Amino acid sequence: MVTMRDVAKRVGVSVATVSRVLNDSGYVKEDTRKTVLAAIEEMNFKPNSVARSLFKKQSKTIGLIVPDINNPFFPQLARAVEDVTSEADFTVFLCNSDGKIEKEIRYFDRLQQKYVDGVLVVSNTLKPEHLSQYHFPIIALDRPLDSSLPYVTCNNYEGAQKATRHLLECGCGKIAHISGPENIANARDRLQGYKDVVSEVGLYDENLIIPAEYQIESAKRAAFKLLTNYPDIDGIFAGNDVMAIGVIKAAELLGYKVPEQLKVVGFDGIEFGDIITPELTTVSQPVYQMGSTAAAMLLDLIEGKPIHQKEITFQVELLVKRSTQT
Amino acid sequence: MVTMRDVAKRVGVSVATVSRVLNDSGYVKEDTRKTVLAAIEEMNFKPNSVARSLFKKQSKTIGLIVPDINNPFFPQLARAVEDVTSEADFTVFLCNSDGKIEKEIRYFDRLQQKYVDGVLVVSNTLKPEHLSQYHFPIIALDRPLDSSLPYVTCNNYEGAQKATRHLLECGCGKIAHISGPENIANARDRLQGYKDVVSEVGLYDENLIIPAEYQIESAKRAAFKLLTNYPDIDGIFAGNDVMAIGVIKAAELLGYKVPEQLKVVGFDGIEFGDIITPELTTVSQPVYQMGSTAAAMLLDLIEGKPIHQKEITFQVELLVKRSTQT
DNA sequence: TTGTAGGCGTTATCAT
DNA sequence: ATGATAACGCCTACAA
Repeated sequence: MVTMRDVAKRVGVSVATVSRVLNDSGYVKEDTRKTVLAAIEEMNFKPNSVARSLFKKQSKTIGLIVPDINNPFFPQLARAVEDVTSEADFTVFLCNSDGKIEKEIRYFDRLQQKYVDGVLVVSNTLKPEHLSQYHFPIIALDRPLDSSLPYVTCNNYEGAQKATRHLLECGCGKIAHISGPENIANARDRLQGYKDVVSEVGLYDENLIIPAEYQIESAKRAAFKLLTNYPDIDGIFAGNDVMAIGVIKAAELLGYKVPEQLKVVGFDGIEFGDIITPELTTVSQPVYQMGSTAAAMLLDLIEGKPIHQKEITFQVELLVKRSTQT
Repeated sequence: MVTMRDVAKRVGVSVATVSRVLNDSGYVKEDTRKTVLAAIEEMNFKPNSVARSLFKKQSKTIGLIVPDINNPFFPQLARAVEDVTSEADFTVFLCNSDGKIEKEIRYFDRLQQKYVDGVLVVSNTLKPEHLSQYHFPIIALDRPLDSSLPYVTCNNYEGAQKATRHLLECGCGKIAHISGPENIANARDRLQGYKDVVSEVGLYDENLIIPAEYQIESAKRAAFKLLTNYPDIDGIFAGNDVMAIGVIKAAELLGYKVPEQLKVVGFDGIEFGDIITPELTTVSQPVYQMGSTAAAMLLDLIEGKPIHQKEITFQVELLVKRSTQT
């Protein structure tokens, strides 16, 4: 591994000079600049970022903590984050927390020890008191953590309203909701959006709400239960797309025709909503944009730039597909 | 940020002693050990891994380079890699190369500058001459790069044979193949597996092979073309699941009943093969296992342990679902 | 314009 | 059993 020392020796200058041309700081005679540059090229010298980090106390590195990169939605987010930060010559540490706070904290500690310049985190449980000890900017992604922490999310409440209203407009008279885990803020917001709309039109019935995990099987079971107990349900708003898929599967097994007898709406806008038959009507989030915005914001924070807005909420969009169109 | 120095001062010992208890190396009197530990706890001291890296020339960090974390398959791989390495107290840099060699090289350079201890890479194009300058172990994942480089992959050739034979056994007499990009080794192997089997039974016809990208739309177009030109095709082996989904979509649009009139087999075993109707028969790879094995292998290499096997090829499994069952 | 030297926080060697 | 001290590779006062 060739170091600045080697380059300096080769050219016959001091390391300080090499450092200067590297960072073009301070005065360097054009001549020596050229020779040094030539030598760097020739020797294929690459500055050692670890040494640099040690000195500068920053590493051109950020952490991205998600519950599980396996779940659709997070890969897109990760890709956006990596695209933006990579452009700025940053590298991304990927961390899977499984939504467990101990893991989240373990990662935060590790990341701090590695001098990350900032962290993007998707979490439900982290509180400011956990975070106060970390001396780098942190932005919450997808799920707001605390009013003191900048965050990027989308309008889950309105999205849920749009979904529910859409079912109403499609003529549904008995609309059920399969809600996500209640410890997840977006699930609560979506639930509330649903409740408010059905209440408005006098269709609220708490028996039509069943909680499930954000997973196919779990939603399938929930839908089974719902449709068995209330066979006249004609619309289901599922808390996310994965669950909506579960609903369609369950409906199929029970002999319901979607959308003729039962209309289904999801939430998220994952790519695979289109592969199910019928294609899934859903409330789509601008996932990539959320990721890239959060990343850009983090970079600003890292560079000490003033931040325009601490809280960013993206609007969502109802994508009407076959699962609600008769 | 509290350092060893602070701890040492607090306890009234030298940094050397603190370092010793930290790494429990060398002799330390039990008493002082306890006091130091207590101080560490109390002051919430965490050793600075950057400084440590600088000295040790290794960072407890690895790089994972994939074409695009967005494509199904890679998140699972990433998760496996992260699980295994995280357990060993390593952190993972996530890099998206888009399969472009310039990006791959840029990442390699960056990673080397950061003293990563090793790299796992999914690439088609990288050659040993690109890699020779890097002084850390490298393992190719999913796609073998070169005989000189350890790799972990699966038996694509046999998998393709299984898929094709299965179609034969289902009674198909005219079996087409939509192949993946020919610069990707696994696509070539799958194609060859298909060719060999249809040739064996005298059904080989080069017109029944159409190349496409590993994407839904691309495969949809290819399937359209195939089915339009040869309406009597009764079986299609798609180069991967995503393409198989495209095929089913196309068939649906053209009014083919799958599996009654047309049977479809995919490759990969991605989770979403089950959400399409009919559920997709596929050749499933042990993705998680491939990732965790490669990661474990890399860790061994990093620790200088002897490696049992430089080349690991996992067996694949035919999962028969509805898309081939009448 | 350039060089010297001290320090970033650890670890490891050598004394004591 | 413990303490100085010199690295690790880079950056930045401060001198020259």
